[in-house]
Amino acid sequence: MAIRKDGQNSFSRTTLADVARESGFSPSTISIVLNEAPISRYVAAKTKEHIREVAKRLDYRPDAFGRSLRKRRSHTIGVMIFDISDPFCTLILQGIEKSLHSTEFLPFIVDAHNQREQFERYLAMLLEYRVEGLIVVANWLFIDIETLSELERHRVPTVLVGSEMRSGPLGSVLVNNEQGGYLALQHLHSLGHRKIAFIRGPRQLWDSSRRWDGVLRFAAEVGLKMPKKWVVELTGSSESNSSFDEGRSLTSTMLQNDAGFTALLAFDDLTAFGAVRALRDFGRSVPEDCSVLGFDDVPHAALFNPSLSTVRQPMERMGSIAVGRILNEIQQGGEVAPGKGRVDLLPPELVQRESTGAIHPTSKILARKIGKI
Amino acid sequence: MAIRKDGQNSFSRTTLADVARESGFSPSTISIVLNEAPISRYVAAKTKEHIREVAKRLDYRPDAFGRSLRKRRSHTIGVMIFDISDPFCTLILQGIEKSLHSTEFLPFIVDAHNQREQFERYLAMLLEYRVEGLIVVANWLFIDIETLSELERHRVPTVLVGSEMRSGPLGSVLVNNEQGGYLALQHLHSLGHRKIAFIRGPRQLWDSSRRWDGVLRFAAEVGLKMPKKWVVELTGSSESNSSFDEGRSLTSTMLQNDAGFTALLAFDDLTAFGAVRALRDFGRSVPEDCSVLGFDDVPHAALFNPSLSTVRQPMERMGSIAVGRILNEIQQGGEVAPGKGRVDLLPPELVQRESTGAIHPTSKILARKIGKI
DNA sequence: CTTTCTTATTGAATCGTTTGAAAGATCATG
DNA sequence: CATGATCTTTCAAACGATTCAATAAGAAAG
Repeated sequence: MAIRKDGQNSFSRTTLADVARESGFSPSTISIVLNEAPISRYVAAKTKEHIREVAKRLDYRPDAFGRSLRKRRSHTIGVMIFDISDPFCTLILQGIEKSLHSTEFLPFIVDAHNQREQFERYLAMLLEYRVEGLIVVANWLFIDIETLSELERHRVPTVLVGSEMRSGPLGSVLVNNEQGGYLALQHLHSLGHRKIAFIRGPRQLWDSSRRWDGVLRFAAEVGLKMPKKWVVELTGSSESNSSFDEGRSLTSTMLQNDAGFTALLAFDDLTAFGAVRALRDFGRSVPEDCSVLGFDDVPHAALFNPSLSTVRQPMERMGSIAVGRILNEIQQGGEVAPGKGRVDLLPPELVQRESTGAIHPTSKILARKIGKI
Repeated sequence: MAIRKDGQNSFSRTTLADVARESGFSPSTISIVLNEAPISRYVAAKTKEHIREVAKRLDYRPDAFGRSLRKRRSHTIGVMIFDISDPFCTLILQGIEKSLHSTEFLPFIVDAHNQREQFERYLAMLLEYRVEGLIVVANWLFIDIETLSELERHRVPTVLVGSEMRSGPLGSVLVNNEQGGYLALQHLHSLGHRKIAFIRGPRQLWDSSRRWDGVLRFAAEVGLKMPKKWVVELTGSSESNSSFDEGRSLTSTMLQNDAGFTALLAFDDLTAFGAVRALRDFGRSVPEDCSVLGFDDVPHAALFNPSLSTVRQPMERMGSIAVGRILNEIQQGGEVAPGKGRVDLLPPELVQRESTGAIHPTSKILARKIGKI
């Protein structure tokens, strides 16, 4: 379309050579000035000014490919998300982005949609783009040892966020699930609940057993009985709202078997939403007739009706810690970093909202009975 | 660390030259074979096989920078998200990713965090990475004409998703807001509601007036009265959950002034969640005492308690249509594409769930009065 | 007047890949 | 046996930037 006065077709963008020609200096000088390289100290102030002016006028933008090729650096960090529609991932992602913002790195985000095939395809692409570090945000861990050892081979500093590998050399950053489970049950217990139903996480998920360990630890400490009829387990399909649906149907089933529990501890917030729905369908209101406690503290937990009490994972912080560790490893220059394979366990935090409340055995049940008479 | 048998430090990855040396053929041949270029037809089958074997053995991966530099193509589409934590954006993003998956393009996703400064910084970076197309997912439009004309200058095919520019040459893909507004009010009206409160979108947002136009059109058709006391407006802060908070407080205020409305039409789902909360705090239950209708159909709308009736935007489809248009423009090769500046308006769909219901003036109000006596 | 130092700028090689042109074979055709 | 035609492979020049080593001019020092 438009032809510039130098006769060049404007579709080919302005290059360093263009600026050189236009300003009368060599490409070397232009590069040195625009990058404020150390030797630019010796470039005459007038020259600098002139070059900058010309560069601006021609709207010069250095080409990332030429630059990265020469410098052998991409200035990007790969971020592999397992499922970007999971609000859990979203917040971690925000933490990552915010921390990366003040650095020279650009996040290269891809979403595996919970599919291994995509995971591998995107991984290959990230490697072709020579990402200097890799953050894997795994809400729901389907990758196994094999895939992981593959990650290891690439000699790209890698950190796993939100999930832990049982073994292996990969570092990870996640919440202390054991402690979270402990806190959760402690909360319900402290409100007076003794008949508690549980929806455990899926068996395949390593984190879910850690969480359950915490629950068991507290139960043992106070001698709480946990009848089998009130302990159920998610299957762990990777579909989007499956934990809501499963939470709902599992709760429904439990209610039909023996509705005598006064509190329910769900594996995560979505499961808890499902449980609340089932309870309501059954005619029981939350928290008056049954308390419900979630896990994660996704953004909508506070907006829910009733707002959901939950155990918060410090998701943004997890993201920024992951970035910190990656940056560290990069600076080590590929040497065996000191903290490699380390696991950062962050403390969870109990957030009490409306969905849990103290049990009022006398007053409430009495009031009911009277009402019925 | 590990030293390969060819004596090279394994930190420098295998390059085309490595494969050439190892296989005994020239780099040209390697490139031709691995890319299955047209001339590879003439390469002996045995050679091909051998080269492929060696490439695999050395775990050769073509360097994206070298390649893109030479081919002058990046094979990436920039995706600028205004706020990735907004579930509205998330779904559009999924649509984009899914459509891009079957193509040769990789999405390069960045999140502007609703800040103009970030928007511009990331835009510059995307341009340095020579994205071949740009999709801007704008849930909440803060960019003005100036920034937009800047977009135009770069000669990168660009499509705006989820928002419309009042003017300007940029194409966009979005829901038919006018029709959505019409459908929304029609729904409430058909349920028998005549006293309806409205929470309009922020004034700065062009889309929100389109939506309001639709509301007014229906109101005019049926002669509905819309007293000023029941029409309020969001201010449009760009903070994360602000529309929930605003929805809540605005509803609260209306309830205190005159609680006589039997239905409420919210600008979007989050606002609706806030309204439900305010109504409940005021002692009114949804939908029995007041119906609430949202807009968007974010993923959590179905999980909410009560599940939210809303006007759905086909977000995934919006994403994939945007991709289709970008791909088209790219194929046109930078020529003035035929559909440039075109606006695709997609039909909204009313989703009835639990938060809206028919009005029962006699039965219900009567029942109350009797109860009180 | 030569030597050394500082200031100011540039030449040329390089990163890893692709690709049009060309070169060497092999083989049939007139 | 020259002349193409058909295979098979390679040469060498890009792409756009960075950077080391080199050049050149002037000033200061001996």
